[in-house]
This record gives sequence, structure tokens and C-alpha cells, in this order.
Amino acid sequence: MKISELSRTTGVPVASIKYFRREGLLPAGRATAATLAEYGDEHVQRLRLIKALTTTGGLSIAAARDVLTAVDRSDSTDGTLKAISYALPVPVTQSPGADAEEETEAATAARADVAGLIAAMDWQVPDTSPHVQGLAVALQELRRLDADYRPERLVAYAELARSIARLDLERAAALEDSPSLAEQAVVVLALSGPMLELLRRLAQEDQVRRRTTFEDDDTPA
Amino acid sequence: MKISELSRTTGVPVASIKYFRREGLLPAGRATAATLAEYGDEHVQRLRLIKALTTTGGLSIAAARDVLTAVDRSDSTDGTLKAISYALPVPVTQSPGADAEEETEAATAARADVAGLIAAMDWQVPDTSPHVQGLAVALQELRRLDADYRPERLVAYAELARSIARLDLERAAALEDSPSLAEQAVVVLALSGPMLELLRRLAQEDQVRRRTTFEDDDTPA
DNA sequence: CAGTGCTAGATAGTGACAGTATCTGGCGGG
DNA sequence: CCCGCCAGATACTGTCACTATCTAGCACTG
Repeated sequence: MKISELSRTTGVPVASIKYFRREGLLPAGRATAATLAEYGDEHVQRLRLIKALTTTGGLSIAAARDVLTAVDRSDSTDGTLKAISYALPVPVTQSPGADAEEETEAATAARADVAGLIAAMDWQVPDTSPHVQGLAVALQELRRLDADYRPERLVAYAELARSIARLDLERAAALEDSPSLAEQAVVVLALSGPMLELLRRLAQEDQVRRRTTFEDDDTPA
Repeated sequence: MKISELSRTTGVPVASIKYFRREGLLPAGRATAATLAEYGDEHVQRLRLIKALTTTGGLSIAAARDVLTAVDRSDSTDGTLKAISYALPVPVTQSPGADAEEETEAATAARADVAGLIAAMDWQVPDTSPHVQGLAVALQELRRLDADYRPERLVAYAELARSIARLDLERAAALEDSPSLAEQAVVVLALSGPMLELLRRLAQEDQVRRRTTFEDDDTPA
């Protein structure tokens, strides 16, 4: 099909399709002439995936490109999962303009907290992992806000996180022999987060409601 | 203290402090003269909170303002929790330029899935809740990508989400009599998500590693 | 075989967002 | 009394994700 048809079937404007190609998220069509190219189902599928990653998944164009590059390079199941896991952006990052002196001390303490947690959970992750860094930053932030960051609490959350990860991996493993394994794995790894966040918020809402004396119910803003 | 001192103790540039004031995230200082105002600890605290919400929490300035407004208006514990819950942005939103005809059908199916889940979980939430809408959009997306969205799976995730929400609310409830209840509640509700996401990613990483044949380990890109 | 319509690829423009910088008076205090 | 900092307003900057325009050049229709 030609680009205008691709645009019509996916609902993505032609200009955007061209943009995604420029940015390397979408492979070029098979050129049939100097000014004409043929697109196929794989382009339709890819556009869907791009849309899902950027809107629902909340990824930036650059992050989505990295993830999709990992998808395209993938060979083995395990390698794919690992590559995708590292290609996904870390939600919490060290701000480059951090303070100098005493902050380092708080950062050290936070890193120690993280290391303790990882040991307690018997997690096998290198402490160079961006997720470890991110968690340290987040804990440091929480600590500075005098929030409750005690090890017992953390472990409780971590146990639940482990259960969720198990569900995720189970879903991914079920795809072992799927031809589109990498695509599906991306969906599982990248879109579980937002879905879970929604479920958590829903559960929070339910529990807040149950605690509430139902004054002005059912009229959320 | 004056603005330059506030800037120094928090590490936030003077121009940014003024910006946050303009945008209504930070209350004005107590004016001592036409060209001078006095700032206190509450401003220091507020700036910390702003930083946490926007960086770690990933909120936009506008979203942070909404949340902080809810914090400032808060009276009762329950009212505060509810207000904050609704002030937090929903991670997945219906894109306004959605397709017309058949998409409605898929949207209906997705909404039915969500309704079924909520019934199965016995969650008391109005279906006008933005979280319900968001979940419907997310499920619709997953369905379109041929992902595994079967009820059993969803319920499994939902059960875990419930456990997490319980932990969250427990933390918030522990603050009942805290003078800065609203602030702490915000921290709990807004920063649990990113923290949990990090923990989940860590757990994922661990499990991927355990499944892997440790070829080129410990060298993550 | 001429004309219309679509195409690729390049380049430029847009609007939102999150600041950052500058400017204008006007005090404050050593 | 005058140098330096302040408040408030306005203007500017850089990034992001598109969106629009421009320049050619075929392709298919009549």
C-alpha cells in the first residue's frame, strides 16, 4: 500500500509517518520508484506499537526508538528481554545539577538503603543498574521529605513488586515461540507499568471511598 | 530569610522560585516592604515538595499546582486523600483525535472489561472516575496489539494492586495526627508510583538475569 | 502523451512546556 | 548616601513532537 493508505488505515497523519521514519522508529517502505514506496502490514503493526509506547507507555520518541531498535536487533528470548529492559527509560534520574557537599552523604545513605533492600530480597542485579541508581535517588528524596522509608515498608513493597514482575515474566514466557515475540515482550514490559499504576489508583480510590463518610460522593470535581 | 537565601538553602535558582510563585505553586513571602519579602521554613519545605513532585513524581507544573492546591485546601484526612487522589494526573488519557466508527465498538468492549474487573474486585468506584476511563483506554490498546488481557490475568494484577494500595493507605493513615498530614499524604500517594515502578523493574531485571545464561553479564550497554 | 495527483526527502515552522534572563523602578542598610 | 539586592512584569531560550511547505519526480488517466 502507499503512504496515504497506510495513513488512512492507521489514522496516523502522513507527516507523522514521515517523521517517525526520519527518527528511525519506522523502517522505510520498499521503494518501487524514486518517488514511490510500498508499505505492508509490518508498517501498520509498527505504527500501532509506536502509538502504544508513546501514548499509553509514556515514552518519548527517542526512548521509543531505543526500545524498537532493541526489538529489531533481538535474537534470543532472554537477550530480547534484557535488551528491552535496559532500553526502557528509568522514571527517576539523578538531576545533573545536584548539590555538592552534604548531599553526597545523603546519597550514600540512600545507596546503602538500596543495597540493604537488594540483599534482603536476594536480587541479583549489578549496582550499576540504572534502576538501582533511580531507586537511590527516589529514596533520598523521600528521606528528605521525612517520609516513611523504613526497611520493613520497603521490603513489603518489594515483595509485591516481585510478584508483579513474576506475572510480567510469565506473560512474556508464554510467548516463547511466538513469531512476534519481541513485539509482544515490549508490550508486556512497557505497558504493564501504566496499567498497574491505573489499577493501583483504582484500588486506592476504592479504599479511600470506603474510609470516607460518603458526604458528597460520586461528584469528583 | 530573603529570596536569595531561600535560593541558596534549597538550591533552586531565584528565577525559578519566582516562576513557581507566578504559577501558583509557592505562596508569596510576607512582604516587609514594597521591594522586600520574608520567606520561612514553609517555603523551603514547599520547594522540596515541588521538586519531588516534578522530578521524581514526574508531574507537570500545572499538575503539581493542582495537587498543591488540593493540599492547601485540605481539612479532614479523608477529604484530603480524596482530593489528592483526583488531583493527580491520570497516566493514560483518551486522545481527543480518536477514530470514529468501529473504534467505538472496541472502546465499548474495553469498558465492559473494566466493568467486569471492578465487579470482580468489588471495587466501589464510579465509572466516571478518570482511572476507569484510563484503564479502558489502556486495555483497548493492549487488545489492539493482540496482547494477553484475559480476565484472570487482570484480576491477578488487580489483586496485587489492591495490596499495594493497602500499603499506601496504611502509610497515609499512620499520619492521622501529623500536622503536615496533607503534605505527607501527597508524598505517599504521588511518589509511591515511581518507587513501585522502580522496584518492579528491579525485580524484572533480577528475574530476567536468573533466566539468562549469563553470557555477557554485568555490562549493561 | 499531456496533465493531474500523489510521492519522497529536505527544510522550516508551530505550539506547548519549563524554565531563564532582562528591565524597571524602588527601597535597605552599611 | 549610594551600592546592591529586591519585587513584579515581560521577553527570551531550548526542547519536544509534530506539522507544513517546498522541490522535484514519476504514475496513471483520459
